[in-house]
Amino acid sequence: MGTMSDTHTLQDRLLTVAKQEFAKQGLKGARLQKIADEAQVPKATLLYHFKSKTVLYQRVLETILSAWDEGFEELTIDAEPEIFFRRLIDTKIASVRSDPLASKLFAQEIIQGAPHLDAHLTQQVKPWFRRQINILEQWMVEGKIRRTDPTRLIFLIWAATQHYADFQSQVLTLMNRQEFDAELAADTSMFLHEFICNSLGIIDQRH
Amino acid sequence: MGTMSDTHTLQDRLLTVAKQEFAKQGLKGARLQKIADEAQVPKATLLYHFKSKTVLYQRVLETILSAWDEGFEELTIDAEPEIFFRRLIDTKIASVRSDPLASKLFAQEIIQGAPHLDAHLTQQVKPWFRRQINILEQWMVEGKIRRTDPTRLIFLIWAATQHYADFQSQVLTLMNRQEFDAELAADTSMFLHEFICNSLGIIDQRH
DNA sequence: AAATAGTTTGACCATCTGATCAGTTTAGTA
DNA sequence: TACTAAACTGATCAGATGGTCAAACTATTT
Repeated sequence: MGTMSDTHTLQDRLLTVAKQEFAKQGLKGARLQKIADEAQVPKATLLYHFKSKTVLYQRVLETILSAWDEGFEELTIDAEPEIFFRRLIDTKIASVRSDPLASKLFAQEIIQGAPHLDAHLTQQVKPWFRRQINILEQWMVEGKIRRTDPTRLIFLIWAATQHYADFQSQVLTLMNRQEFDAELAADTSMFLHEFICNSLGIIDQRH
Repeated sequence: MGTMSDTHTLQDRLLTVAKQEFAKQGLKGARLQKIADEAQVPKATLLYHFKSKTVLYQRVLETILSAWDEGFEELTIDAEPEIFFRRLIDTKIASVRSDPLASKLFAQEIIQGAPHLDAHLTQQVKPWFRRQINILEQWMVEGKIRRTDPTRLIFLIWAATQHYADFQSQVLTLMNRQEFDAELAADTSMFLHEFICNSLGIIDQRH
């Protein structure tokens, strides 16, 4: 009887395929027929599981956001600056690499003015953001890192990592690479960590 | 007779309005009717001046790209590192602020795999990119800046500035601001310059 | 003024798109 | 087996969408 949530339900597959389409084409640009085709299912079946295109889109968004919340919510805040930045950057780069489509979809939403993200932005992102800034300010007071604008510092880390997802095709072209492999991810992670630690006057304790 | 290219032709107005729509909705998501309405012109008139939606889109793209090429092509490369970074960042921030829609449209294109940018990417962007990297490598050899990956350094600057255009709505929300005004631009420019110079071991000579 | 070339636009069309629905199949239950 | 509820799907539709066209209009030239 009804929906049994095993490991790979049809709904999961539809959401995965839908994410790909929405990430590439945006809400309006995506076509239900193409999503259905890609999932090898009649369009009517797709619309049986999700009442409308908008509902499908919102479900995809929810899936992405809750996964992110899980990953970033409990980023240890009691560590030393050097550890903190490494964890933050590693987490972000890992997320970007494991699911670049999520980043792309998110980017499209923001570019279009975040019409479906208002609640999440103010209720989840903004508080998380404040917490990170508080930590940074604390460290500046304690003299652990150089004084600078903590808001723009978070933006910089966010942007620099996000870039590798959203602009992946361009990045790979300019770097003469084929794919965003583990080595590329590790190097990028290390570069950013080094760059930031250097700028903030943190001694890199990597061994 | 025919198209006289004065200061404000109808085609210019159509391109401007089209840019707004394409930037927000992407190629597939944009609607010709909406562009025509916004320009207060019948749809047929729009299609008289631009044979098809694709042609209109490509014209918009060309306009943006040629403006960028002009602005970045002749970035003085014989200056000292500190001056170079300041000019690069200032130019980029100014471009982002004066025309965030262009950045957004560009971002959408890249996110979708840059299907209409292949030629420009390899013929314009890549050479420009190589030139910047050569300069940076030269400076590293000369000991003028700390050794690091020049490719990722350019990416970082690109991403950090681009972010303020593409994620403008989010940035303003998180900063509790209303608009991206001159002060915000100047502060951002200064932050980035300081951050990069600090990381590269360049002494900030601002007075 | 007549002729020519370029511009504008309402009406129209073929196709696509999201959505509906009725009928069928499948799975679980008594 | 008989019954029920959920899952599935082909057929179909109403509205939107990109694009066409012929007729009307304007400006320029001879």
